[in-house]
Amino acid sequence: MPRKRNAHRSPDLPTLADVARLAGVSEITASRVVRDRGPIADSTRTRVLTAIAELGYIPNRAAGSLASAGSTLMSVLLPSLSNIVFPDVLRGIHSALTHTAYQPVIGVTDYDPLIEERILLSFLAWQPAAVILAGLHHTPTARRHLEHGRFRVAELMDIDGDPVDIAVGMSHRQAGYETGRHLVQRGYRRFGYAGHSVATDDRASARYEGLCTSLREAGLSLIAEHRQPGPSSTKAGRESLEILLGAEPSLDVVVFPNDDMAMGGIFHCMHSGIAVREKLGIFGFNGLDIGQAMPMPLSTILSRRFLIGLTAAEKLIESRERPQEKTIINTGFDIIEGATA
Amino acid sequence: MPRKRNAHRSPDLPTLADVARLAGVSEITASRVVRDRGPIADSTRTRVLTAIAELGYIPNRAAGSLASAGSTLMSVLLPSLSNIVFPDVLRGIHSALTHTAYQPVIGVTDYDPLIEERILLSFLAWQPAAVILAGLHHTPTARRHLEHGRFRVAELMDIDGDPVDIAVGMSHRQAGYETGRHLVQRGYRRFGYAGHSVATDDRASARYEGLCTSLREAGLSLIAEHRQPGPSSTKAGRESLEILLGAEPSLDVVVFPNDDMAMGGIFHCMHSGIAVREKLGIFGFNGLDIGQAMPMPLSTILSRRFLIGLTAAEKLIESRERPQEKTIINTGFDIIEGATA
DNA sequence: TTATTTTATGACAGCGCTACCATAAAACGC
DNA sequence: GCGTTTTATGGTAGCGCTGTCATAAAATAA
Repeated sequence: MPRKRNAHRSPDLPTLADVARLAGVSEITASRVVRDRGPIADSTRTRVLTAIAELGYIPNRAAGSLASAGSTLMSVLLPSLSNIVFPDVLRGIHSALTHTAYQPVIGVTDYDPLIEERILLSFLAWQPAAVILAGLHHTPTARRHLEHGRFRVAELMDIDGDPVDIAVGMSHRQAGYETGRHLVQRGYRRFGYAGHSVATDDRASARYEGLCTSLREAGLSLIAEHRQPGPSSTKAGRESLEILLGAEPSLDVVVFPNDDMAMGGIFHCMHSGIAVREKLGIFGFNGLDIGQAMPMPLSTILSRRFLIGLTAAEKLIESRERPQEKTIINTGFDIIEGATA
Repeated sequence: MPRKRNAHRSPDLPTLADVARLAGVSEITASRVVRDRGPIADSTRTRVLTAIAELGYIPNRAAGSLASAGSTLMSVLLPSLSNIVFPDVLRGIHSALTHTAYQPVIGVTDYDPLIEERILLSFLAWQPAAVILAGLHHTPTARRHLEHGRFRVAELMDIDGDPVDIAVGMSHRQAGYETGRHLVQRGYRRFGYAGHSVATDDRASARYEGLCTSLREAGLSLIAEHRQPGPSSTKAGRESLEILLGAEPSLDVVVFPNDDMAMGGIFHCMHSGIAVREKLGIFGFNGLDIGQAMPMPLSTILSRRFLIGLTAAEKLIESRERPQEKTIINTGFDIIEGATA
């Protein structure tokens, strides 16, 4: 016995068949108008569009996706939303997708590759057109799915490694390295590092290692370091610097893993009457607006988060097919001299 | 002539039929195991799960969605991602969805109801289980779809109005009102307002009006105000205060639409040697961490962004059916006395 | 003119899954 | 022991759309 049409649906939403009937054309022709595919006579198009407007027709993307074995969804997997960095990336992605049919589906991994894998698999159930992830480090299972899937893949932020398809970002190792060179050149010798405890933030680790390398080459090293438990925040930066200076008051410069924490460092200095730059240099990473709006602009490195997201999404929608060649796009970085180091 | 199975697909992904065949059960039984529905014998479940693992089966959500006329997608429409406020809301939403099957699809409206309408319609094509929007003000078309759709609806941030289904947030009018009362009580008399030009930020407007009302009741009024062109930012706050004080140096307190801009105001004072609180009170809105990490914590109002997102998403997934009664949840706010006003 | 290409449209099956109904076997009530 | 409920499973149709192939009409070429 056939199930009553739309038996479990209410109210009865108009379908493409309703549109076709009203416009006096076949379903497939109506479909072509909706998708703007193939040759359609102007008069036909008009009739169909009128019918669509009249019925308030909304296409069913699940049906379309099933029939065509593909969707216009773009899976975006970000490590975190707490820091403005990833919302900035997301803004860039969104900006590239604004006037396209693509829609971002987002997941948050908490910097955990296993969570990333779990969310990735659940996203793949939607047959996304593309997947965006942060970093080049994934679980073997995730990597396997990324490599064999029929979708484009972009790995963001970092470019030190071998991407699946497209990588867009900068060399964090080099950023750390240049931070060290810059500060040594400015005369700083007694280096401290005030970080946080999320060890899986691969980018922060890469910058840290780059910093150590350049110090080593200059015959120097980190005299003291402290990692505050928990995630990165302004408060954590403030506390971290306080503890660091308590243990080792002789430092003349402290590098932070990002601007938020560096701002906290500056606040600690303001509170404790430590003359920033003269007595203690403070250096961050990211080049956030707020740091540059301070009376004493933060010395930091500008990362181009928005551009990274924008570029990645634009590249992804260029072609449905994954090309033979892998693409690596270096968005670079700039040292912002600022007034704090 | 029948189309070759999976003709336009490569490689051939395993389907539920493959799983069922390998496990020696019917498709529907395999489907029940995947979805954890109905009574299944333990031995059967095990066989099916083994088959799933062996084949690396990933369910096709488009097919599932089509067959069941519903999805596990949650459409999230936010005005902006530039300010940390909406990422905070998104974190809350995400947090509520973490161990559920729901997945957020996000769109950014730029505070424009027409863009909101356009994105909403494109999201409805996925038959979402729920829709989350900011504010209670939408286009008539959007409102109509929200009211007649077979999905739950949550309108976030503001509760001053008539929601479609669920509203979660606080009264921004009241927050503005309390801001005025608080500052008058602390002895401030010569009020200024340093805002930005995005007139469609309904919440900021509501707070502004609440502030004006309480000042009026106290026999006072805004002596001067300035709105910096463009969106809210720390830099805009700094510039806005500078212009405001240039036009009216006699102010003893300035209210900002949010903490970002208020921080900019403080930076202007630091730069110009104006003693904050003694010479000029500064008041913000949101209670961002960074403002509280300053040596002189920002006087502001704590809005509970994370909680708003979390509560809304939790409420939405409680039931698929929209209840008769509308729900309004007031997450409230707190005045943070701080040290700047 | 006639042959060929281009333009415009349609018939139809099937994408992979789940709602609906049916059924058989096991457990339970009295 | 016999009817009733519960548990476990399956057959089948169809969700709404689009890929494939076919076809007719119009435009172009020879």
